[in-house]
Amino acid sequence: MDQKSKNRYEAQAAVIKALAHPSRLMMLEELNNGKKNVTELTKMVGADTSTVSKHLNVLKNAGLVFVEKEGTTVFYQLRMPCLMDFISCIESVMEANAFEHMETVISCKTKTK
Amino acid sequence: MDQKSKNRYEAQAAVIKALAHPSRLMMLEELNNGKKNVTELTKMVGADTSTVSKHLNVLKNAGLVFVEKEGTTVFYQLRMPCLMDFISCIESVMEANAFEHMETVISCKTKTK
DNA sequence: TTGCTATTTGGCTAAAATGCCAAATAGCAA
DNA sequence: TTGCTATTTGGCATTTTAGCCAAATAGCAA
Repeated sequence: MDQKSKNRYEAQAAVIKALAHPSRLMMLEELNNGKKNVTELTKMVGADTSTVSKHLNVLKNAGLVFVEKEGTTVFYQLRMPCLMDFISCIESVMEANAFEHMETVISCKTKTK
Repeated sequence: MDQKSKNRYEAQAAVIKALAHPSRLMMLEELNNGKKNVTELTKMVGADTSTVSKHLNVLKNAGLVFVEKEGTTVFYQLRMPCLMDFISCIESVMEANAFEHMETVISCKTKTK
């Protein structure tokens, strides 16, 4: 594995890591419906404002959102056109998992009959 | 935000978290070319066998791979048909970031002329 | 059994991520 | 200025991750 490839995987992982948090996913999906300010996102997430602010900073650093200031309020906007495809992919994995789990349960029931 | 939605975001985040590591991404992309055993993956990643084994366990628990034992060797196989679409999405974000960074540099140069 | 290879598990340390509170900063209006 | 709202930053405690080594487990062959 050459260094160039390693760097690429690290860069990919860095972006994915920014996506790997329930609150951040929640906010991104919300931003898919249009820009929102920190106060609105804070209410939605239900955490401390400072916590939400830091989450948004993580998203910004990963390049997943961009920022627009209007006076004292800060609006965040989605900058990831493929978000819903991304989520769909994850959901498909989850569905497959659920299906397999179901299969396992059925198979156990059958065997113990 | 209702509990049901929160649970969904947590479940999504759990899967994404499993994807958010350079070595795990590396292994998944490798598995896209066919099944591999732990020794092969270990050589590729260049870490301790135990480390790789634990990474593979993370992937298995997330439902991203499945396992097939043959005697004493264990083969892992990809169980995520959308992997390459997923990666493409991340790459598109990275490209946008690179482009924006380039723009910024150019704009700085222009301003300081 | 003994030895060898393949893989996992336990344990431990170091690093990173989370989330809260308090405080700082910024814009705006009375 | 003072007060109020919006947001970020600093600091700290807790939890989670990561990665190594050593040891355990498993299959197989001499």
